[in-house]
Amino acid sequence: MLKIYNSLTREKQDFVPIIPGSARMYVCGMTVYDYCHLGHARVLVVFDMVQRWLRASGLQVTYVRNITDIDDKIIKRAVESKQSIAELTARFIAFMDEDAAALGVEPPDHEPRATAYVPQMLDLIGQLEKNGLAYQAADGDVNFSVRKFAGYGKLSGKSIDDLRAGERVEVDTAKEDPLDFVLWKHARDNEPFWPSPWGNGRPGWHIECSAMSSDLLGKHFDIHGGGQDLQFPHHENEIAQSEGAHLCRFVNYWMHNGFVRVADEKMSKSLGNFFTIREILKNYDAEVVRFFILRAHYRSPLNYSDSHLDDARQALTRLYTALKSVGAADAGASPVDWDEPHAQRFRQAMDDDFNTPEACAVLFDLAAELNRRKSPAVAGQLRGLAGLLGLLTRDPQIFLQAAPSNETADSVADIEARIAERVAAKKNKDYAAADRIRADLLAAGVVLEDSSAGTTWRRS
RNA sequence: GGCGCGAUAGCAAAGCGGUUAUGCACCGGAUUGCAAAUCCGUUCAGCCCGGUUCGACUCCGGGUCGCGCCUCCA
Repeated sequence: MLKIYNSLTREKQDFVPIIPGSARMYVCGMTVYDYCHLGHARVLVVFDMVQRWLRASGLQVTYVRNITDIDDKIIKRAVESKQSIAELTARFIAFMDEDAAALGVEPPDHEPRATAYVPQMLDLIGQLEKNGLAYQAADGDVNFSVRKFAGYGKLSGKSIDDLRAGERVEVDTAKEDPLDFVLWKHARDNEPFWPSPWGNGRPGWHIECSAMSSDLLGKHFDIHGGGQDLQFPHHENEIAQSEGAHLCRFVNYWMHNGFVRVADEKMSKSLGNFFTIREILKNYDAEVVRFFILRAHYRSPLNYSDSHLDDARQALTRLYTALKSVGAADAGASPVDWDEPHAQRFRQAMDDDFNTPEACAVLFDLAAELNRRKSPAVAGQLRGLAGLLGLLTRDPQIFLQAAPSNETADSVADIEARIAERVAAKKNKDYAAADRIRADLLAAGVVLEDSSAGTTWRRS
């Protein structure tokens, strides 16, 4: 039975879907005003893995990952770069799609954009006003009355009286309470706006997720995910809005993935210590990055550095090498034999709050067995289980010989010509010449492997 | 100040109250013309102090250190 760590209760719980046999999941995606960085990659990959495992478990999954395409930063960036908001967001959505595809992230079932849900947001705000939880302030903003919502803080474990609103940021004096947050911002000069019963304006930060999730998944659904930094205030506010408007429970299981860190500090936009996905993909194969993310547990911090990525690449090379050794070139999906012990261990690991590090360990044990027995059945298990994580989906040869995109690596034809030369030298027992060629290629990042079947090569 | 998380071998990272995690790196052996890959084997752990227990890396208490949230952030 699948167990999920629920941020709301701070414990692992059996996953019991609201509708038996199905799972509805909403994940907070990107705000599209810049390239995605590794932190975003982690969210994409982690919840892709979750979604895959839910499906592999036989559940009918509806996976929604939203796009926030209107907010302060987008407006600011559009002005700075002298382009329209639509142009800006379209560009970065396209970049995000490319990055996600490279990382082996399957497209979600729905990818709603905030700007397409303004009417639903206004409905929600109207409902909140009707329920006495929202009010329009003197400046025209519509705010949520945090103190009127019982249970505010239950997700983040905060008590209203302990929150120090305004300690680090100037308090909006139009609010009745400093902790209140904006549902609808009144229109300002040179900013996009929509008409509403409260005057022209645009949505506050949190309302879009409440609107999109209930529209696509219903008022009450199974799983809501996102980065740990969204737990407060974003998700806390989503709960307040959704439950305050619908007067029923919002989400059963809250999942939060840990941060990516650089030198033991959170990777973030504000600290400026982030690496974009496309920057990293210049030096590393996308599958290496995916593996790097998945070999750590999703709730643990993940330290980023080149040497960690190098390490991940070596490890993934071992897996692909094992596959190559049995000539398992066929990259087609392999059905998993779930009665087999490795598969059982794998399932047990994944069912335990998506323990991908343990699941990866199973993969390595399978690789060792494959190297020993050269059995196609073992290769099938390895390929099949890894495939559930979105790994080992390619022909080993392609992975092992792939050149990093930013390097002017020797062409395959050149390498093979040199190998032919060396084979000839070896035939003449001219080992000095053969070794020289091998050393030259090694210096160029190409490792040769001789076997009774001939010489093969891979990039180091 | 409030709340939360973590501390495992050289590095990364899991499970587990007693029995090999796993990967990278390292060392010895097999294999190889020599390598590489692979196999076999060895070495290397559990922040500190108490407690519970026949037995604790694993449970409990107290420290220390690190990180995060309380502001936009995935």
